[in-house]
Amino acid sequence: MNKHIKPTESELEILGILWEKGASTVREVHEILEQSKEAGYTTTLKLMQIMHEKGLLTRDASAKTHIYEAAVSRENTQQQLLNKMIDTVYNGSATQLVMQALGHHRSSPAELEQIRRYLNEMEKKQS
Amino acid sequence: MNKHIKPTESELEILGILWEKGASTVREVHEILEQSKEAGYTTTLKLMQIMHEKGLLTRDASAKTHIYEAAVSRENTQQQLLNKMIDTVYNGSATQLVMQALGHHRSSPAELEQIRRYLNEMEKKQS
DNA sequence: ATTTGTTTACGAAGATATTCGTACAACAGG
DNA sequence: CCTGTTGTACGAATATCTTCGTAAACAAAT
Repeated sequence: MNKHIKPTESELEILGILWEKGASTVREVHEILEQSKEAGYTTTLKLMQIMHEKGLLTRDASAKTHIYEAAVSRENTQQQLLNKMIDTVYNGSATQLVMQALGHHRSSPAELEQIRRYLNEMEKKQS
Repeated sequence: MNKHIKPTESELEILGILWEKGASTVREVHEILEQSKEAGYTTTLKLMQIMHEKGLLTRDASAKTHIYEAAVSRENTQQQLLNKMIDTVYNGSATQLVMQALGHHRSSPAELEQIRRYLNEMEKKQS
């Protein structure tokens, strides 16, 4: 539906915050953003206004202080970016990506077990 | 070393082609690029010249027709992009990314087996 | 009421990425 | 030699992203 909108780098950072926190004001987002980045308040504001225009965010403007919320789901966005990455950088091989991800990010035994269960399920479905 | 150079979207497409084909002329790259994209020849040329300036490509200019080659490895670039993606889009969870990649890209039983073996190895190493 | 602080709106400057027109050099075929 | 083809170099136009200054609206405090 709305999937062909490609968030920029900065927009992704803001989306990430909103996915975590849920609906928030510009100030709230900005304060979190500030911890990892140097930026003025109006910069964050402008960014979020543009994201609203693009349809990446919804907002409630009924009060003076507007409340913004992500209009695209984390899942869809993840999937979209993942697909493109597998395509252009991993030459279409999801398996390659999976193994590289496992290789460089220490996963806990519980997580490994979770993945293993997932693999079993997938195999069952395929047969 | 040279990892902090972030290829743009278009640059990644060209890198992808060079990783696959190995050293190539602008025309060769352009012809492949054309199949999936609308672009003039000089556009591709300019892009590759800029990539050369940035250090993303090396080139052999001894003959009239220059030969370009990727100067950054596929592995490093993959890793770099993967890390950023896990960080900003998957909130730090490689496991999440792995499961989503497995879920949406039909993998062959052989590939699943390959991943399972990989998991076993990882578990051994951790203990 | 005036001041002060918070917020949105607007617009423009700066940075970066993308696209392509034009010029010029090398070369091959007639 | 002339001409058409293929290639590089250069520069500029366009688009997109990022940043922020300034103004106006509004509310709370003095």
